[in-house]
Amino acid sequence: MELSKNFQHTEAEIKWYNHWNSAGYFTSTPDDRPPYTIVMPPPNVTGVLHMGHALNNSVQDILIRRAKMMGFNTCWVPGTDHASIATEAKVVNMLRDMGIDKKKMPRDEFLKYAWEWKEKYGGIILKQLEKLGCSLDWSRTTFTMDEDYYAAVIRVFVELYEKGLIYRGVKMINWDPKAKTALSDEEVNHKQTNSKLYYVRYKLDIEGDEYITIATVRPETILGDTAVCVHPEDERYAHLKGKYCFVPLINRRIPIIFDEYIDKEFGTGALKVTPAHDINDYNLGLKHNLQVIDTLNEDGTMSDAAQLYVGLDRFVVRKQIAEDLRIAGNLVKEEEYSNQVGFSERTDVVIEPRLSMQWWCNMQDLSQPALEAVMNDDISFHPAKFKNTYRHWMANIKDWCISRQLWWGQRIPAWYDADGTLYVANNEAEATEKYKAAKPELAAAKPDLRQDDDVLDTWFSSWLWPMEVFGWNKQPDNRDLQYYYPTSTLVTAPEIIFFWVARMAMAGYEFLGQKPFEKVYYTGIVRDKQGRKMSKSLGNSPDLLELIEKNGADAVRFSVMISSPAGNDLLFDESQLEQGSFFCNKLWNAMKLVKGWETRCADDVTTTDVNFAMQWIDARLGQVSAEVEELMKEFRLSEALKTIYSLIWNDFCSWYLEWVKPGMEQPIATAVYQHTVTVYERLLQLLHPFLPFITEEIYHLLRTRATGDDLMVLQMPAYSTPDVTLLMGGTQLQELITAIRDTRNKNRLKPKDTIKLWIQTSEEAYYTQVLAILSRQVNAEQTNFTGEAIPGAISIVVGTDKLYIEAAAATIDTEAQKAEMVKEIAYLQGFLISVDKKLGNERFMANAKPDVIESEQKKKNDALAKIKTLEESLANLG
RNA sequence: GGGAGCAUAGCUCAGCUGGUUCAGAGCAUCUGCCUUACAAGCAGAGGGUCCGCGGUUCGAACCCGUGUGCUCCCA
Repeated sequence: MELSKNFQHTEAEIKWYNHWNSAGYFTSTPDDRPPYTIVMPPPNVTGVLHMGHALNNSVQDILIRRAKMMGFNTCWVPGTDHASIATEAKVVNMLRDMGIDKKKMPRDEFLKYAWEWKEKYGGIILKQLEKLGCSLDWSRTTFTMDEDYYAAVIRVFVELYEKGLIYRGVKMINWDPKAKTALSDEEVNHKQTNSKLYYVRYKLDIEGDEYITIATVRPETILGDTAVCVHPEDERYAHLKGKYCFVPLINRRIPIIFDEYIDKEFGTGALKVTPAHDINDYNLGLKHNLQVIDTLNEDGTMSDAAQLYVGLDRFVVRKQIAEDLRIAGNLVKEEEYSNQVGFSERTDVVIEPRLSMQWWCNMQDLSQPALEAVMNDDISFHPAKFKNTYRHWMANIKDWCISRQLWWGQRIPAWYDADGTLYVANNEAEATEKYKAAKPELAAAKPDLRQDDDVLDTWFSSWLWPMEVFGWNKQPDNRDLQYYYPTSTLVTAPEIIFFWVARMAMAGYEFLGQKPFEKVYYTGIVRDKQGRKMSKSLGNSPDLLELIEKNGADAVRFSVMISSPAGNDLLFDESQLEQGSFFCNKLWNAMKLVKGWETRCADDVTTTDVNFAMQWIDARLGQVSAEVEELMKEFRLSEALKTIYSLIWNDFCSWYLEWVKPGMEQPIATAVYQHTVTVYERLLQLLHPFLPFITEEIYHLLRTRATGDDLMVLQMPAYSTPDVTLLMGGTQLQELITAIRDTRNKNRLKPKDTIKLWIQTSEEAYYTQVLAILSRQVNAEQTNFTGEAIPGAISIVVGTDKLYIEAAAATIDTEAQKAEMVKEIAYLQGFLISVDKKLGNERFMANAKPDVIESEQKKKNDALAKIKTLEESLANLG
């Protein structure tokens, strides 16, 4: 077969993905094997694949593929989140582009458009995950607004309402004036913003022309002021007890109140109080029984209650009122000021705190078992540092604002009758029943019930994800749920620890009495080379599909995995992508080399020369596979990949293949060829979870495979404990080769120049084993043992053995050799002193562990022997 | 204001339980090689005040304190 010069990733990716899929490797049904389950964090239907997804899903795919090889029945569930606010915004925009105004449209019609939009664009992101190689069980694909899922969300609402955990109430909420909806605290991002601090004086209602000056960054809220507050111990204002002042421009008479909440140092020490538009002011208002004047409309313009600027946008008014205050003589000064301002996570507009009637979920009781589970590691966090973050939030948890003034989402299952009485039920029929039961006198008449217009927060549906993807609502004891739940590992970003992780834990315990997952792996944030978070708005996120097309999915997976330990940010750099491509190339070339031997196999060639190499690589394979197992257990994926990378590139390609490589046009022993192919297969298997495509491709090129013999489902063998002597022998051989090559380089020998090698050692048996390999690797035409120094030869010391190199082409610099030996002896003597110091220290001998003492003793002996050898060699040089 | 974390080679970072198999990897740099798998490669080499200071310890990159600089999360 003709092999291409390089790995053709595009074709291979399509071929193998389809093959795995049609072979049924992605789908899972319960059986006798232990399950290994991951539910994918459902991306927003509005999303497109970006680097964050690449990292997150690569991690999940690696865990799934490895678990499959380890004998687990793996199930990885895909799906999407309806993302109420984000999707609604997209649909509104789409309609606007079509010249349609959402406001002029009935709810049903809007939802029809929204579903159309979802059908058209909602699956794109999942399709894109195929390109990355994700081994997802597509038959289980779930959407958070699927009929069953929708019903589950409604059921949960009703249950919590009946338990008294969900209630309706007027509170200060975060208002998004663009999306015109309430947001939860978690949906608000605080950003440092440059503002202006305005100092405004309010005329006092006393004799004379006296004022009190306040400082504010939001002068437009002055129109809603209902008090001015100062600290009770502030002497500057002590004389104002019981006095009043006037709000500028509108001359509302408001009291001056005293409260310890005030920071005397800030501004002038006097605070204007606007209970309708600031959470702290609101609390002050409650305490001091202040009037609440809401001066804003839902779109962020001034309301009638403001009296002035009615209908103008809040930011326009901010400028205008400053000017008007100046003209009126109330503006004392302005200064530059930097403060934290809340922005909507979805629309990125400035949030207005606003009093509003919303639905709330009491989190106090729900949070308890979820908090305990994480603190006692029943649910373990990786890395564990996020336990603190989690505890901090859970211990201070507030009620969750779950209603949104949107249409796209699960509509709140609450109905109001003509009197405004509330009926919470799973559907209208049930609500009607409740209504009739409550008001039997009206039962005969046609009930006039109106459903609440609001929908639920998206996260109020996604917190059910791990249970509802397995059909909890329809049949809580169904086989899938019994088998796959609790899921094994959740892989997600620390950003959504509160939004999602914590709430899933709460839902799991509340509705199933069980945790939703055993372990949580937090990925880092993907940043660009300058350390900035990759984001659409910055435009610094590379197009993932383009990267895959250009470099191959394997190279992309390699690049995101090689430098991202759990919880650490990933600085994405093109050079890692290169490293990934180069690695694929290396794998491909190694395959070409090995395949090239296939036709040169002969049964009558001795394996004696290379037995050592074969035994050694077996030992290394066993050793590394145990290391990888440990690393994977601890979720140290990047370490595991590095370890495998190094095993393949260094041990296998640079050492092993060179050691067993037959001479030009020479035959190779069939046994050696077979062994090499087998070792290569095992290496591919270790690597497969990380780089699935190229490994599967090479696996199939190495041998002709029966149907079903695919790397993806090849079960991991049990490796025996590696032979330590062999491993050390291999290291020693590498040291010998490197030392001789170094000497060759230093003596300006060309690769083609041959040498004669003499070895002076007490371990001839070892050398005999590796002699053939050693000779070939250093291009020695002749290798012999010797009992004494070879005059005129280059002399080097490796370990405690002396090597003599004779080369016609060499220009021997005895002085340089001597200088090097002197340097080495000096170093060893220094080292010896430090070891001796330890061994001579009574407290060390008394306190250190026996094996530490033993190893120090050995170091001492080794150093002594080496010094002796070096000194002898030095003497021989004269 | 509260919390979490980081500082190690020119760059990006590993280094888990304190001990010379511990000061390491990749990239970058230098030297030599078109060697019949791979120049996207091979063979070598150089490069460090493990942020400063103090402490604990027989022993500290690692533990404790402190200073400096930076990042993130929450309010």
